[in-house]
Amino acid sequence: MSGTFGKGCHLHLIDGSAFIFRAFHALPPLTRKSDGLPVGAVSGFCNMIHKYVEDNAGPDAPTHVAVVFDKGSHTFRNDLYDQYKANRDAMPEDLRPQIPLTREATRAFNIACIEKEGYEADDIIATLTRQAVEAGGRVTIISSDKDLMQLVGNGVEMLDAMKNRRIGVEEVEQKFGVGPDRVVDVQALAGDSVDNIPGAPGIGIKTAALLIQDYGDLETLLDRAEEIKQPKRRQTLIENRAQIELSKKLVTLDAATPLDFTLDDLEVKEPDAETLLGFLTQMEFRTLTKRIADGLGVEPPVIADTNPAGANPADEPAAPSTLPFTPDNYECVRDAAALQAWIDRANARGWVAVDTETTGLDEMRCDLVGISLAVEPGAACYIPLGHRGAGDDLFGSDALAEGQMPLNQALEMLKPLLQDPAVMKIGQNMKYDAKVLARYGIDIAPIDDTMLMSYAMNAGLHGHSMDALSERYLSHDPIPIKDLIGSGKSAITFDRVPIDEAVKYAAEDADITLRLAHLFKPQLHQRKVTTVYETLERPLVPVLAQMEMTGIKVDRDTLSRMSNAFAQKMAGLEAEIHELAGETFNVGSPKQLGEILFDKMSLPGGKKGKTGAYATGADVLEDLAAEGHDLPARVLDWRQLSKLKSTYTDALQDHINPDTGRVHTSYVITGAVTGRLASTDPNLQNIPVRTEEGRRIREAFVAEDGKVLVSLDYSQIELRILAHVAGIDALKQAFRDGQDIHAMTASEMFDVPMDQMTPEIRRRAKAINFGVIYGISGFGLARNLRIPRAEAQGFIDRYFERFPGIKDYMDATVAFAKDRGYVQTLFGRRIHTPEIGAKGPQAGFAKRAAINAPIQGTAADIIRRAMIRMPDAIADLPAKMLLQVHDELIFEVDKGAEADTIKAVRKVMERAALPAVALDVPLVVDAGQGANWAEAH
DNA sequence: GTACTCACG
DNA sequence: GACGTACGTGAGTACG
Repeated sequence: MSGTFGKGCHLHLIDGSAFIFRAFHALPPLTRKSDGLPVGAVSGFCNMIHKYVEDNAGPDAPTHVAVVFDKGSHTFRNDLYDQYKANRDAMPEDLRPQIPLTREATRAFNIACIEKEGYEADDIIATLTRQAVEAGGRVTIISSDKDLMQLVGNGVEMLDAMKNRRIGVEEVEQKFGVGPDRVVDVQALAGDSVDNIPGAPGIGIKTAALLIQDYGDLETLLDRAEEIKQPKRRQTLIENRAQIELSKKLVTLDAATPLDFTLDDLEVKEPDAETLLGFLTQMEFRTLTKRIADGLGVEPPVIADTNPAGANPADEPAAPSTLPFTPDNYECVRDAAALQAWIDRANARGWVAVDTETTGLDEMRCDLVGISLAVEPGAACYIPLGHRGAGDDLFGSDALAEGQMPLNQALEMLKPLLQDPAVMKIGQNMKYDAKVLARYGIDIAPIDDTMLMSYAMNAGLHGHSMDALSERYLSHDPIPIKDLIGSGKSAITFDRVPIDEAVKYAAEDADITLRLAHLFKPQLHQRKVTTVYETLERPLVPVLAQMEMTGIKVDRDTLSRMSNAFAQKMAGLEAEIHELAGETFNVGSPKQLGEILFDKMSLPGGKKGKTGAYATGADVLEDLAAEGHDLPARVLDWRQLSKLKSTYTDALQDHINPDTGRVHTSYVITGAVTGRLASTDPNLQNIPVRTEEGRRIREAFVAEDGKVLVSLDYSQIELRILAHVAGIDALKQAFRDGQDIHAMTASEMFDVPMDQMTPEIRRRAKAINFGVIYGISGFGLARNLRIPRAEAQGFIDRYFERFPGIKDYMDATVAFAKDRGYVQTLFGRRIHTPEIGAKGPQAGFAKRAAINAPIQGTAADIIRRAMIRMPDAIADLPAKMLLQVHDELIFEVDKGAEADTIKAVRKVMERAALPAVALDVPLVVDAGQGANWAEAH
């Protein structure tokens, strides 16, 4: 069979990249026992190659074979179209180090391994296929990628190795409605959301196939587009001609890739037993090594069990280490030699748990006091770096305590480890440590985070603090920080804690974190939240860290002036209120106010809550004010001002960082069960906007000189998601047509033509639309609209009658929650609903929460995806992402770059669901800009 | 520490 | 039939 490739020869081409991704996503994360190197994808890849070899040993065996891989992210298609494959998620951290190993595996099997920088595997496959056909041979392409189907026919067929299905001309015609030679025409029209091929808007494969069947080919179709009968279709083709032609160039494979070998070099060769078994042994694939050794008729090599029991997360899932915690065994690292030993251990392992100790909770202001490391359960150390003297003199000593390495020396030694792409850094709430370390010039990566793993698996079931996780999963109560620093006013900072006490506490934290990671990591896959963790949680950490460190400029003088104005107004109102009451009292005390209103003045409607106090909420006071009572009306005004002053104009000033002049909020990734972020210290997600007076607070949020603030927000994202998940055609169509959705709902419900819509009717429909998202109830709607309950219930009945799909969706969601104990978003995020089976009033709460969670959560997932892609999207622009407010992102941009920034950001936001989810409704993003947040919003 | 109130999406 | 409800948050103040 040796010699020239020609007639009678049969070439097999394996789409290697597809094999890898399949192996990675289909298999649990396996790590090499001796050092923890992730090898799950390599293992799966080897199994697939082995199975392929065995399956193809028969009479129709290939004479020539090659595995072809993609290489490099930039190809000629990116030059044609900068958005090509722009929706692709970044390669998962655990997969990256496995890529070179798959090449090695291919060569170990003695199969030609082909890749070429800047070329996609598909183009190389096309080129080799052309050469083989021209030489008179046959070709089988082992892949199920539809982009390769254009090559089928003429002695070329495809094989879907997973389904063991052959794909010939007939199968291609089934899929595309045209023969292989016209596949590119159909693809050019239909586009592709996965590769981000634009195509013709509104035309899918079905329509595209019809058009090509009618007109023969794409060029003829475009030239004769005027003849198309359907007006919308005709217009689309005429208007998007350039885009369609571009799409065709993108989907057409290049069969002229320059290659520095010939088909003859691809001849099938027997594997060399020593090489292949050597590789498999090195990877520590026990089962496969034995199987292949048996097949080759040689003795299987022995793979030593080099790992202590319990330290491998992959082989022994869900079994927490039973090793007891022994704080006395933790090491205090005091010199370079000791530190180097720990760095070596971390490098050898491939992972290390890291925890930083600091003087405070504000990552932007606190100082680093020490770092702890753990490399296996029970094996942890603490490196004290900034502990001060014992402080036994009255003023506390500021001198560094004895027996500590110089901070700079320790950080210089640790930096390569903490930045090494081959060593996984494990932490609990890594965003905190990443921010602290960033201020010392260390960009920690890659990271795993036990808090985020717990959140991905158990949102809604319990909290995710280290204390809670340790107690629940390790049956161990960590040393409380209070024992070291005290609490309240007398609390000391960590740098004042004696080093030997700090060692026990800090090293234990790293130990716990490592044990939790070993427990959680394999569970992610079992619980089917690996993708959630890897695409929605972990990549958010560096993005949020950067946003928080950037902060937003807040003008102290503006706040201060407003504060004074509010104080004056409040004083005036307070005097009036006391006058009306006939006595002085604390207006800010609901208890005293209730007594004044309902006991002394005997106003109607005094209702006491469970604590025996009168309710004096805004709704109660508004009702009284509406009846003409002045005092409650004044109290409402006073309360608004009081809120604005204390929470915003005063408190915000205290949060201005003296070094940066900016406010640096902190986002809690696990702050809301639905996937939303929470903002704290200060909360910048509840800055007033609904009243004119409150909105002026936003004027204090300003851009630096020469810059502007730009704000982009999703329009009606939750209603759009509802329309999609509940499958309501009328709503979907309304969104596609860009209609006023509340007016449209009103028109449907109250039988009012759109051109006769009144604001009042629209307002009611709007309230109903919001109610639906929240899990509507007659009582809630009645209270919101201030109408009788029966009337509100009538609206709801009418709504469900008109949109029966909504009711079905709600019932199905509640049933799902009851059955499974959780609900999920379109992206697979799970929100647990432990109360769903409860009896009594909680049942109602739980049901509504279950209905709301997938909608709110999907919206949260979408903006997370946009944020994760944002740094790359705006990398070349003078723009920084500053804030997120659930459906809004705020940027600071150099003057002159506003338009470009809005364009780039809007594109990312509008496409954020792709390619994972193709929504039936468009996502629409509104944009604004200005010198301050009030103008930009 | 808990309850109440109110700011946001 | 009664119960008590819009979903998700953070923070300031009063009060025990």
